[in-house]
Amino acid sequence: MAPDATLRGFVGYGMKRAFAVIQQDVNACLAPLGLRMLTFSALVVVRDNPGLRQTRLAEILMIERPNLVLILDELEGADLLTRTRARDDRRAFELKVTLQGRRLCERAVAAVADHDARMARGLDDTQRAALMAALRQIESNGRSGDEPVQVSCP
Amino acid sequence: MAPDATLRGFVGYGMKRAFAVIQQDVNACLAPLGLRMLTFSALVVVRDNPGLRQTRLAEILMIERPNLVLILDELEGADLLTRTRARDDRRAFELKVTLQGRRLCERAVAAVADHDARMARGLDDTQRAALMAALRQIESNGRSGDEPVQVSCP
DNA sequence: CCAGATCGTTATGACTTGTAATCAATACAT
DNA sequence: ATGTATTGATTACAAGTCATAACGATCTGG
Repeated sequence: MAPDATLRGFVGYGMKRAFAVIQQDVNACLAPLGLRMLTFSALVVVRDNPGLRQTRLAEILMIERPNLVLILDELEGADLLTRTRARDDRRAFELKVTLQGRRLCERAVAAVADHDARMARGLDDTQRAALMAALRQIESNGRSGDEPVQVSCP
Repeated sequence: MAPDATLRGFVGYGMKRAFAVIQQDVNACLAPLGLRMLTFSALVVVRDNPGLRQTRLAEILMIERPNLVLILDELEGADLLTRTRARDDRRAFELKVTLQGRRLCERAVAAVADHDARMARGLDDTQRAALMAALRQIESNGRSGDEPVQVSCP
């Protein structure tokens, strides 16, 4: 009997352990490029959505605005993206990746794709698709019950 | 097109988001019992393995020994478990849950089972089993490549 | 024009995590 | 047996992630 057999019965426990593995690997994979998981995510989203503003990017990545500031400082400091004042709203910044950022982003996406394939080794396409669908289902289950959880936890 | 379409192509991204949802919910669910995810995990494992020692518990939970100390301090302070010196090795502590701890553990396991079912809502038994199998596969993929990652991240 | 809301930022604190160093006790090799 | 190295638990510390409150600048609506 595994010492953590009870916990193994929960999806959340398996998720924590699997995610810990992924997080460690992806960061090890991105470090040589000077990126972290969060800066990578931000870089990719900005690349795919030029002109995006910070508040919207924070929403997309599900992080708080103050936390995004440091991430963007890091990316801007490495000349990977730019903050330019928006014409129509001089409070806001429009985010765009630089040429350098675009080149690094391509390499990073390739590296992460490699990492992701390694993490999913042993799963065929169907299983992988089922996994991703299940993850989205869980995410949406959480979002739906955003209000006071209030469920029976006697 | 979703603004994070590129990231959505990665298992790791879906995992991060799903796990964030789970973590928030499980902690909200355990808070009324005075537990957190980590103290809950430790409590359950000790209950299922009376006499366990700290180093071994840290291994099982995949956390560092120093981090376990605070978790156990919390549980011991709440009179949920005891640290008693081992007969055969007076450096080590043997961990056991108290009667109070056993009672709380039962309620906590029920609460977490409830939470887990809520998170997995929309997945049938087959899908849930497939999810857990996939998570274990990923975990073991990570463990196998523990040594220098050294894979092609050009 | 003014009150209120919004955008980015700063400051701050809680929490999780990892590493290095320490102390006591054990194990081992000679 | 004796000194050295190892191990168990702890402490101290640093880094990273995350949330909240508060601020100045700017926009919006009446």
